[in-house]
Formats: sequence, C-alpha cells, structure tokens
Amino acid sequence: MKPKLNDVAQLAGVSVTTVSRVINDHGYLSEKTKQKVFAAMRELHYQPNNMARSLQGKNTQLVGLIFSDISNPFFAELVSRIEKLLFAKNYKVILCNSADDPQKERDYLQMLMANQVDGIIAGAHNLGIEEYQQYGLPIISFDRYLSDNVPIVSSDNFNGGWLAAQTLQQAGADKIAIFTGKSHAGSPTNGRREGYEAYLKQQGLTAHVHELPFELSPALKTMEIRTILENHDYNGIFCSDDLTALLTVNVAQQLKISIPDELRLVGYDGTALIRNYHPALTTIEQPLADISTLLVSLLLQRIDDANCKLEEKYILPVKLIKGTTA
Amino acid sequence: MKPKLNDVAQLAGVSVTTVSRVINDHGYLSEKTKQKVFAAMRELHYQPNNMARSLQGKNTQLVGLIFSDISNPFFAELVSRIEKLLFAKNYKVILCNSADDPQKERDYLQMLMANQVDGIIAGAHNLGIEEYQQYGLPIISFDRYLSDNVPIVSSDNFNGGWLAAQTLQQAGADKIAIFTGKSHAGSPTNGRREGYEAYLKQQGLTAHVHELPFELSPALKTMEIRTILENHDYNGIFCSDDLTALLTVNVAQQLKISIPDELRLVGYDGTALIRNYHPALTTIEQPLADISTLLVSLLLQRIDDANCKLEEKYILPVKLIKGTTA
DNA sequence: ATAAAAATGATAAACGTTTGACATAACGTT
DNA sequence: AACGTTATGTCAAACGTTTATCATTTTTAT
Repeated sequence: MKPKLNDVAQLAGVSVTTVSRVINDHGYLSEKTKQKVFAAMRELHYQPNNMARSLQGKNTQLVGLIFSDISNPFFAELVSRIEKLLFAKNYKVILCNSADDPQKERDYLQMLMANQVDGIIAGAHNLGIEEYQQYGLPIISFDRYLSDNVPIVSSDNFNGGWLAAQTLQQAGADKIAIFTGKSHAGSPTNGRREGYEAYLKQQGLTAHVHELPFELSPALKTMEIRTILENHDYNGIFCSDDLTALLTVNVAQQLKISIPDELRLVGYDGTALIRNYHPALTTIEQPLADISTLLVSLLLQRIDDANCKLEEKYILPVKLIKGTTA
Repeated sequence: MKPKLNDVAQLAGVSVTTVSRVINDHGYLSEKTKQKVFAAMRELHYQPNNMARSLQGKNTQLVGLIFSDISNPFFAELVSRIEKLLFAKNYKVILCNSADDPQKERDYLQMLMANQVDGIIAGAHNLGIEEYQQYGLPIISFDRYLSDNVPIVSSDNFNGGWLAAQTLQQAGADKIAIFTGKSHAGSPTNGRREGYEAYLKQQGLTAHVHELPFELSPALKTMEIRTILENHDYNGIFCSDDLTALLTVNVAQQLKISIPDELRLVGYDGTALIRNYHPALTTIEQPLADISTLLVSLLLQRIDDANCKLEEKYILPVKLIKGTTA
C-alpha cells in the first residue's frame, strides 16, 4: 500500500499532527523535527493524497483547458505555453479537445466540475454554451464570447485584418480576396474579415470574401482553393489562418502562379512553427507569449479572489511578419 | 455552495443512500425513484465530487501524459489522439510537458502520484528516470525504454531507416547522408540510424552521419544544415524527423540546389500536418492511429488488471509516403 | 528559579462520498 | 393469509487529510 500520513509519523517518531503541521507549515516547529519528518517522507516516497487534501477545502490546483483541437499547431503552442506557465505556479492542467462539438464541450465542463478544478481557460469554437456561467467558477476565454462576466483575451483581429489588406496592397495587389472561416457571431475570424473589408473600403477597392468552412478537410479545402484561383484573377489573398495560406501556396505552385509576382499572400497566426519552418510566409503574428501570460495571470487573479474586477476584453496588438509572399 | 448528495436526496424526497445507489447502480431500485433522483440531480446541476469518490477507493479516471513538448506537431497529434480515445473511455488527461528536463519529469511524476492518477503514458526523451518503477503504477511508454516491466510501444524505427535509405537510393542517390538527433542509448532515433546504416552497408555505400542536437533551435539547425550542404555534395539525405526535412528543403532552396534532381530527401514521422500541408515531402509515416490506440488499450488493460502479462515491446510497421522529394 | 514562549501530542470533528448491516415497507404470487 | 421478492430507509464506518482545542513538555530569557 501507499504510505500514509500515519506511516510517516511512525517512522519519524512523531505524531500525525506534527507531520501535517510540517507539510502545511502551520504552527510552531523546530528545525530538528522538520528534518526528521522530511527524511521520513523521502524514505517512504510519501506523497500526500491530493484527493483527501482538497476534500478538506484545499484547492485542487487543477485547471481545465478546453480547446477545439491541439493537433492544430496554433492551439498546440498556446496550450504548451499555458501549461508551462501554470506548472511554474504549481497548477496542473486537464486537457480537453472539444473538437468543436457542443455536446463534447458540455460533457467536458461537467467533468471538470466533478474534478473540482480551480478554474478554466477556454478557447473552443462552439458558441452558445450557456452552461459556462451557471457554475460559479473562474473562467477566462480566449478569442471568443462565452457569457457575461467571462473576460475575453484576444489579439487585435480587426487591426490584423486591416494590416493584412494594407500589406497586400502595398505589395502591389489591387484585386484582393480573403479566405476565411464560416462567419457566425462571436467567431474571432469575423474581426479579421471586418478589418480587411474596412481597409479595402477606405481604399475604394471591392472586397472578395470566400468562406471556407473551418471543419473542411485540407483535401477539400485544397479543391475549393483551386477552383477559386482558376476562376478569379486575384493578385492578393489574405488567408485568415496560416494553414490555409500553406494550402494556397501549394495550389498556386501547381497552377504555376508565381508568388509574389502574380499573387501576393498574407496569412494569420504566426506561430513559432510557421516562423521557423516557413519564414517565407508573410503573416500577421498573434502575440502568443503575451496571450498565454495574460490568460494565466487573469485566471490566477480570479482564483485568488472570485469577484475581483476584471475588464470585459483584453485586446493585444498583432505584428506583421514580413516574409517574401507579400 | 455546490449541491451535495444530501441536497439531491432532500429534493428527490429520498435518502442519501438511495441517491448513492442510483448513482452507482447498486442494489434494488425502482424505475420511479431512479427518475425522481435523476430529475433532482439535473435540477440542481449536481456533480458528484470526484475527490470524495476516489477517497472511497473508486478510480480517479485520470491518466497522466508525459511528453517532451506538445508544440512539436508529432506529439501534438499523438496527444490529441490519445486524449480522444481516453475521453471516450471516460478517462481524463493531465498533460505534462517535460521539456526534456529530467527534474521537471521527476516533479511531474510526483505530482501525478499525488493526484492519484490511474495510470501514465510517457513519451518524453529523458533517460534514466529510475523513479518510474518504484511507484507501482500502470505505465506504458512510447518509443523509449523506461524500466523493466514498462511495455514499450514504438514504430519500426530500424525498418523505417532502412526504407528511407532504400528510397533515396532507388531515386538515384548514391551519396546518402543522415541528419539525426544526438544518439544516446535508448533514443528512438538510434533505430532509424541503424536501419539506414545497415541498408547502406548492404549496398556497399558509406554512411555519412550528421548529428544535429535535438534541442538546437531551428535557426541554429538551419545554419548547421547550410554548412553541411555547402561542404558536401550529398545527393540524398534522410532526415530523422520531418521538421528537419523542412529546414533542409528551405536551405536547399536558398542554395539553389534543386530537389529532387540534385538532392533527394526523405523525412520521418508523416503526421497529418505534414501529409496535408506538405504533400510533396517523401517521408516515413509512423502509424499514429495504431500507436495511440495500442498505447491506450495496453494502459487500460494494466489498469484493469495490475499484473496482466504484456509484451516487453510492441513494434508497429511504418509506411513509405511517396512525395516528390525522393 | 520563574515565567513566558516554543514545541509537541492526543483527540476529535470535518470534508463528500460509498457501502455494508440491518430493519422495514410495499408488492405480487400462491 | 402467508411468503418471497423488491424497494427503501437508518445508521455508522471508512477513505486520508486538515485543523482546532486542549494539554503537556521543553526551551529560552530574565
């Protein structure tokens, strides 16, 4: 059997009370007994049972992370960063891939509640999950409205879209399209699209919006893109995520459309993966380091003080990463 | 306050015992009371406290996942798959990015113990963590020796290396190098290298091994690769992971070395990301679906029956994905 | 030597649930 | 009407810890 508090006490020749005091640094303690107890704990490889502790009212030090799918490099990097930050603060992370399925998301929420997590960071894509507020739990959201009183951290999507369009134009494009996800209210890509549209309007250019459903497989997306490129003579395209930009590069290559001479391209996200392995791609970088730091810091504030006042929205600036595609 | 068993009992007009019986499907129960209780649970949004349950001896239904870093697309996809499979079996996942730091890995192990996880799947890169066996916990390892009695699931690295070399030769290369990670005992890339060396030997060709330390940043790796390509006239290169292959493609482009005419290239891993967004890259695909399924299934077997007999090693076949780089 | 402060212990209640022992009530069957 | 079966209830112990209370001993300062 696993060693218990009692076993440690016996080995150290002290009472359970004392051992508990040592662990929780509570009350008077001499250096000598502390050492004895620590020694015993080491010898037995004792690990306090977190279940029992949290039953006593202690925090579980667990945080739930709900994202659509970490096999998407953007979320992978975000989750990786969040996990590292939280671990440094002695929190552990329960990972949830909601797969953009509202029911799964609901199930995850329930599960996280049952596991007494101290808080949640959510960045999934499903909208209208009313459940979020009804558990009085600290929640911070990434890039998407969940419910009132859930602060949103996001990058400046509007300005990102604007910047992308501007970059394309300044690179010589004047027939500029956007490839974006399905637009439902609250979706983060909406802001990007609005920024793009606003810039084009200001410049007296027409917007050409192509919606490529988010859940489409890359193969199908490729086909769509191919059709679009064959039937229009765009000389600039803003892809509202970098992966779609990569597909577009591939299609252009197949169609022998030269980039950036005939077609300029700007992506969005600018993960480390893209910057490192596709330095050629011009893209709008979301400040992932700042985003994750802010998400974690806000969450910890809320955990610390359940009704501390936080802003409704935190919008972080984006940055143009100049490659050679625009 | 959160609703408790007692609140549900009151609302349903039954005893706590009955509610508990309903939840655990234990003993005699009429359909009528079941419905009453379920209704009350729904109305109160009741969630049984998993901490209290597991104190009672129930499983926590928690599994720890220790991987070096999920911002690497290979691990991202693996973890994503594992999480999905486990969620379907009613298990939750605690994510650990060990960052290839033995101390962090040790800390994670302790933490997982303290949280009473039912089992662990580990795929980190650090060797010599003796701690793994001393906790009598179900563990399955991916692609790396941890300790006796910890089953290893891996893809057929040797054959993968062999296949890569063979592919390069059949594509017309006769001066074939390998870019691989630092070789320490137990590292999975060793097998790939051995397969490569064995094939070259069989064909009477010389091996050219370049070790690019795993932890090198992409920028530094790029420099190294550049130096290598400038100073040797290889016409075939086997990169023991796809990301390095991408870097090599980039460098070759810069140096105006044409692929595959002057230089043939084979990568390793073949994640969905690579197959979807870099279909041109010839690579050796690890069967991620099978790997994750097997990892999960073995772990669940061990959780079910702590001393069920499992093989020492499970080696899954790899597959050549033919692109245009070799 | 004395008092105050510091260190430890014994005991027990509490956290929310499960589960067994036992009792009893309702129901259907003969 | 008697019986077995099914359904529910009461009660209490248990899981491993924390923490408060009270008591006792040891140490330190005067």
